[in-house]
Amino acid sequence: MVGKREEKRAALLKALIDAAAGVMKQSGLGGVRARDIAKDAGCALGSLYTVFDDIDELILNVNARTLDDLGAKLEMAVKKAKSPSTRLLALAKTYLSFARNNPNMWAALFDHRMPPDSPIPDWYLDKQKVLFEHVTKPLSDIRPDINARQAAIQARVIFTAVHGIVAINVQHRFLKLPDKELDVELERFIKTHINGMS
Amino acid sequence: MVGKREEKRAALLKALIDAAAGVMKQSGLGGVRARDIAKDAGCALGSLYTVFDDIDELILNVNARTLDDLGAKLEMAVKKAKSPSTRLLALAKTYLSFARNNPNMWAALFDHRMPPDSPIPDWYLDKQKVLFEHVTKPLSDIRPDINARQAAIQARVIFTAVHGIVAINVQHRFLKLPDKELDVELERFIKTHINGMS
DNA sequence: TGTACATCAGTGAACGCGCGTTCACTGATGTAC
DNA sequence: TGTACATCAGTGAACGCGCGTTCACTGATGTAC
Repeated sequence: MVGKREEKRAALLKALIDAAAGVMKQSGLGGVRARDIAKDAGCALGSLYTVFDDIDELILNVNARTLDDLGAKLEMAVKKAKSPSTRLLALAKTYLSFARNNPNMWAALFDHRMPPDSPIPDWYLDKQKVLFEHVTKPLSDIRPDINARQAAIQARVIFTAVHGIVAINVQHRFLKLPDKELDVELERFIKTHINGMS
Repeated sequence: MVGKREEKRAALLKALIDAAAGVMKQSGLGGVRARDIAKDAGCALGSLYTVFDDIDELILNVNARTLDDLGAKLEMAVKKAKSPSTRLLALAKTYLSFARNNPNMWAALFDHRMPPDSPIPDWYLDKQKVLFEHVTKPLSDIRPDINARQAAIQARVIFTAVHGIVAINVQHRFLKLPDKELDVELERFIKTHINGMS
């Protein structure tokens, strides 16, 4: 009967992350409250603090799961596309649709701040970095003349540009384009940019 | 002696906005607290509520002032630059340097949310719109073949892209490029994009 | 100009609420024999 | 396998704190005569 404690603890951990993810999906990062999550997870309020140091650690775990989900989608998009430039375009479109389909989860990735003096843990930072490699590779293929470092930098710039376009259209009401138009414009944007690189 | 009340009220309004702007500049949007502001403005806590309905209305007034400041900077940049494409570039650079020089004020423009059921007032939305005309005009000049509506849309897309690049580099620690490198990359980005349009 | 009264801006202590976190207690799991 | 004891996860009421907002009171400004 060894490990019953471990087993329960793992179940509780999962239940808490599931519950937090559910609340976040429904009500956004701001709707995540310790009491609600404990209730949804079917445990006492105090139990949350036997698993996590604080609520931010729980949120970080939910966000990590979101990063994984996004990463899986991006990977699929990259695999389907044949040429480097259609790959870049597919990545941008996938990013947009992920943000549209999961607006609250996606927004939480950027809205969440750690409390002062609590740095973001390395395991989380690593997950962020991995995502960029999806963008770096096709860019290197389009521009074989530039070195790996430059490709990484330009990948970041392009990604952050796409992020900006997506963010203002998904999160905010102002400056928002109709959905269909945004699709067209994002595609135009990427194509224009690729065109400008050659 | 008519208007002494009006005069005092105007002075109090200004003192409160000044105080709130000072706190925001120092500590960011999250550091803006009614008590501190009243203290800094040299009035009682309750006075704040004789001028503004709530703290959000005050923050909106601070943000409006920031929009004005940014608008003035953009206008200057446009005037100095000679060709449409250098104008676009100058706008992007000016936007970046404004964000760098006023990170907290600038972040507050995007971080602040109205409470549920309080729509953003029209006078504020108008201020936002005015800023875009700075971008729309040079874009129309570069692409005289597209109509005004298309120019406006593409101006938004380019602006939001630049915003994304700036935002992730100014606000967040992750994905941040060194300052000098960002200058170079932002310029490359704009030039690449302009190049791609023709 | 001066006086009496009315009005309304300004005051700040107190209210209220939300919410993260703690902690003395309990009961389930693990260990020793 | 069974019993006695030890440990530690789980509990949830209570704590603490921050902070926006209110409201009965006061005193300055405006008005009437």
